[in-house]
Amino acid sequence: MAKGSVPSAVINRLCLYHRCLEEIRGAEGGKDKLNYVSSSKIAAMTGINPAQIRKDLTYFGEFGKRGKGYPAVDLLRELEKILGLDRKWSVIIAGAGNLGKALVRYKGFSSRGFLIEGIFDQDPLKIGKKIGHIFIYDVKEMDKFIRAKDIDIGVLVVPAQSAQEVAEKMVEGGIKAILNFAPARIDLPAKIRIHNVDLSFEFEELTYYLSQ
Amino acid sequence: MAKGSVPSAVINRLCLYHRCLEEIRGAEGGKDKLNYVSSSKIAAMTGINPAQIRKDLTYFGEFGKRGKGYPAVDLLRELEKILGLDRKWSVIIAGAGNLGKALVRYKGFSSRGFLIEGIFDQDPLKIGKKIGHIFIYDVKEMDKFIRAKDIDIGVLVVPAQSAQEVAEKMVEGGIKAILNFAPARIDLPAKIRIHNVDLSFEFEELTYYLSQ
DNA sequence: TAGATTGTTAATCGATTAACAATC
DNA sequence: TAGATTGTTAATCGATTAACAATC
Repeated sequence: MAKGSVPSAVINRLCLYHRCLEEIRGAEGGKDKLNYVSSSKIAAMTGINPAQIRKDLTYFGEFGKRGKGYPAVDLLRELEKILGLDRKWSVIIAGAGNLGKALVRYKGFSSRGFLIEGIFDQDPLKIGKKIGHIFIYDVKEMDKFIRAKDIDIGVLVVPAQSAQEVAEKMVEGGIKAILNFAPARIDLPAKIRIHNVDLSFEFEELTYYLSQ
Repeated sequence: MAKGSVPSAVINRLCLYHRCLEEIRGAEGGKDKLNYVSSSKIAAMTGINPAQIRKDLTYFGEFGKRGKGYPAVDLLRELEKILGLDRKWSVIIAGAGNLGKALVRYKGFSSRGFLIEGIFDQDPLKIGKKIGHIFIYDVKEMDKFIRAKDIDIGVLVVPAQSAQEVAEKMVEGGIKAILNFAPARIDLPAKIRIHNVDLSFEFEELTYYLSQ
């Protein structure tokens, strides 16, 4: 879809533009479907340089009209296509701790196309119970489950010590991408996409700036 | 402390080095206190270029010995000083939802110097209750509380619509930094440090790569 | 001394932004 | 046409990395 390789900062900003356009659509009540939005309008809303915005978009196509701007609704749809938000994704969560629980109930999921198909834990006291309407299964079943249900994304919310092991089990099942909340670096075959979300880093960066 | 301004990517990597050194200390059982660690050893563990590591460290001082490397324990302590991990920080959490609950119970806090002093919500059913051993207070009391207890860091886990308003209340109380989990951009005076952690962006970036 | 590794410079690489021709 | 705004080039800026003298 994109010409050449796209810096990951671009993808991050695309998410921002997407949210910004949703906001615009919300504000306008979806009435006037042919409204145009300019790069400088998006710039004002996001704080990103307008030239940057235009450049980011041209990685993926020419969506604008010179002299007018970008057709807002069309651009929103294009961004959804680019970001893979125009389809459903199946997700499992490994780790039925507090953070796992919070993620199951996280609104951002259901509103996008993320379907949580199951939760996995090794604690016999948790297995068989439910969080919301999602069952908790034995982590031993995880690879079979992933294969059978063709799960796309695995979310790792297990303790640091078991992160590598559980991640490998996900890969055995044929998972395509992993979002890792465990404070541990994970080594997996390069074809598996891993994103690390490290909450303690967020706090440590903050205290760095407070200490200055 | 640092000479000139330090790119935020450097601070992020410093967190990584810090964790790496903790791991080394853990592995060695704290015995041989004068062990040296070289930039290439840290590089092998973190995947960061050794020249990068040396450069990052020289923003803050000369911690190494030519021909030997860096004294591991000393460097660990220096990093803790730089990152502000050698002292206590007081924290409040605004929003007693699922994510708020998970954060209160997050182990990464207590093990570092982060003290959660209170949780704030506007739901009368929640006010007065506890999560773990931390009380939930009325969000109306928040600014008074921040001032009285000299709170350093506010964690925002409220819905997007109320994020700006609650953040402003934190600033009124004299908060120094905010960690924002609400999917909303917040405008505050420049002296307040804000970090945004946007979980839906993490997922959207992942689905971008899966779509390719 | 010989080997190792730092701190630092200089070269490279990549990302951001200003400027402007194209064009609606 | 005149005004506006894109898509794109070229200039700038900043970050990464290779190389090496200093030195343990």
